[in-house]
Amino acid sequence: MRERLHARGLRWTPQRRALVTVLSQTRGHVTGAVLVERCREQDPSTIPSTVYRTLEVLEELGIVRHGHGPDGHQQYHVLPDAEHGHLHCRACGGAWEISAEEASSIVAALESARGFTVDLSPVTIVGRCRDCR
Amino acid sequence: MRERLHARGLRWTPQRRALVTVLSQTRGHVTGAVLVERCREQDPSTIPSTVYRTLEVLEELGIVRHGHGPDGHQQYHVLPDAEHGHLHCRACGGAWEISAEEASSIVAALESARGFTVDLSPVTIVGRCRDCR
DNA sequence: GATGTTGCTGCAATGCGTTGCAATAACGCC
DNA sequence: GGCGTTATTGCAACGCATTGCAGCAACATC
Repeated sequence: MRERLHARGLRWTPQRRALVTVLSQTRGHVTGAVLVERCREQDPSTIPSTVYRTLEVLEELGIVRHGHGPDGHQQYHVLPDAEHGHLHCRACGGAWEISAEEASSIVAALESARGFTVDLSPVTIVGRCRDCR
Repeated sequence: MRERLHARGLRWTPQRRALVTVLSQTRGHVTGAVLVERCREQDPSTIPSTVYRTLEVLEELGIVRHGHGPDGHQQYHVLPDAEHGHLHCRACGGAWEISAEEASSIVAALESARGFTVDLSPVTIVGRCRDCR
């Protein structure tokens, strides 16, 4: 981590170390607020804006990705995860992932029809699951 | 409008009338904040929470739909519009719509594979457009 | 180890949106 | 027109996330 930051002329600070530690203990999806809270557990003097700015940096490095959940809040996930999209049921609130292969049809369609390269990870598709219909 | 509200035991108030008026002059997508501001132009005493609560009601009635833009902010659109999804380019910030037919491949795939009914309107797909690649 | 550069942090303020609660006012009914 | 019911409003407080800016400190260099 330190090297990757230095390679870009960025710095390795205690605050960044703390967030990276928290992220390394994290699986799946987390909201920004949860990450802030977990950092606070480690270091109560943690400032939210620092956390969010660090997350921005880490996203540029490809360490995390973020999108928005159906409530519009930030959702981060830590790599390396398989690239995937998200399904969310309006009715029961359930959530699932769509694999890259599963999404390949629309990804390919947009690619050829419009020359648009899909970035799957922030995608959230809302609807109703089988059980709720 | 008044009748549709009454049919559900809801009430037709000046505040709701104002928002409906604003919506009727609106095409395409609007953020919640913009709607609040437009209502304020009509009636400076407009309160944000009232606007958002009214939008919730109107969404239940099927008058508007909302999703979240790539910045996570509310995006409303007024019906009857053709059902459609959204494309957003990370690089240039450009935005386009995907028609229901264009999305039909993934909609159909999720339907048959998982029994998941896609609600296209809040969907935003992020990526890079042809020109920005 | 001291020094200069400049990327980062802390903080305060701002913006969007939501929620709880008491007071208000639509509406149905007489 | 007056009255009771209860959906809605206004308001204040809160939560999540972002931004501007001055001071701090990580790093490279000597």
